[in-house]
Amino acid sequence: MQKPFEEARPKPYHHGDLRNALIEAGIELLAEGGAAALDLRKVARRAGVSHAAPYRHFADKQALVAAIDERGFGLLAERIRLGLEAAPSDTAARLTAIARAYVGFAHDRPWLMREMFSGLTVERETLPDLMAASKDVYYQYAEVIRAGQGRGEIIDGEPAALASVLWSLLHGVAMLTIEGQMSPYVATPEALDRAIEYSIDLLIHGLGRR
Amino acid sequence: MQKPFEEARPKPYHHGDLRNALIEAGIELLAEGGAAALDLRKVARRAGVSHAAPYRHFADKQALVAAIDERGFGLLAERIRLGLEAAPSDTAARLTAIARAYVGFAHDRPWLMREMFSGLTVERETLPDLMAASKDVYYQYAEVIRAGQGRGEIIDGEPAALASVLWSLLHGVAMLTIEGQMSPYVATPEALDRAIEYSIDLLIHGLGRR
DNA sequence: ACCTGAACACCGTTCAAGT
DNA sequence: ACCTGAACACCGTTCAAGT
Repeated sequence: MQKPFEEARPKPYHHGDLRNALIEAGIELLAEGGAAALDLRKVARRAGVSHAAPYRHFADKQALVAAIDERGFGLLAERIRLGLEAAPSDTAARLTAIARAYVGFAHDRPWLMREMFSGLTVERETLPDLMAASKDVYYQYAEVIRAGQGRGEIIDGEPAALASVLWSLLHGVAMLTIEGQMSPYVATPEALDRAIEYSIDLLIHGLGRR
Repeated sequence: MQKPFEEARPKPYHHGDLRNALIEAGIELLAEGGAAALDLRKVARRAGVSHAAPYRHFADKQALVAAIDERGFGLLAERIRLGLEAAPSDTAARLTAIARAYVGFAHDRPWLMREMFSGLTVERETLPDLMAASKDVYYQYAEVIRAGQGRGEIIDGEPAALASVLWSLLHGVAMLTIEGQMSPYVATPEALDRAIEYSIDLLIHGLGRR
């Protein structure tokens, strides 16, 4: 008992990046069982440490959740970026690409999406990293709007204001469809995609008869 | 100790409508402290019963939450109904009235709003009352769209599909503004109201230049 | 029929102690 | 510096028992 056998690499308490491992375990648990399954003791167990270890890296559960949300915004921004890279340069196509990326992300990771937009209001000001991650998403809409104005395809107006309305529509489509509030328009992936295209088309051309 | 004093009206275990009292207590706790404060034992305490009493009226916490959500949809539908009653008959004004009611409700009761749209997906099919309450809200949009088509103010198309897009926009504006994701457009009530009008105007006339 | 009190399992958090 | 194990307060749920 004096010395452990050499074969069982004593591993220095952990693989060196427990913080990251905890975030990933949290995202997994969220995906598997929803917000109720995101408990700190289970996260720790999955990361292979004791239930008290996370407190070395996060002040409390809320801080871990904020880090998970930040990761989520990063993944979302990346997905939108990839979608835009593959899209043609006309504004309608670019807006549709953003919409597909946004709504697709919500459908792939509904619990993460809910968590990202759910009740961090109060603390948000005190979480600069989280704010920055969410702004990165927003800037991409604004940039497409600005470019569209440059091409004469989008009406005049402050790009940031127009982008906010776009974001609102995307967000509404994403959340209402994952909550099942918009059936039967989203019964299949094809129907969902048609609903996305329809929404963007309507946003561009307007509900009003002219 | 044999007999309690007569003065402390023994009250028949409860005022006869514990179910309702629990729902109201839950809504209060939600408003005061968010989802984390909505705990069953506190709800029971506030309603003046033991922590086990709620189980006479609700199978579990989830069932109480569903009842709270249902009440929420009822309040929202009522607010929209009142808004529409007071609005003039042109479609733009009616859509704006709906938007003010919807977003105003979210700002008055942000935690209730979050709860209403958050993760009941799985069980939703098994909660017919909740489904019905949410449909009542939706029907009001569809009806305004239908009437607008009758007046020649709204483009052709399935009213239900058009209403879904309207709902998405409203929902996005409501949720993103209560999460503080759309500052500085919502720093004051006046700014919020301008943002609501702007959004509806954009939905009617479209982002596209013509 | 409706409610209470004790009991159980489980979670967030803390802290003294280990390496 | 980083992690463990015991401990505490608190919550959801159950159940035998009371009226």
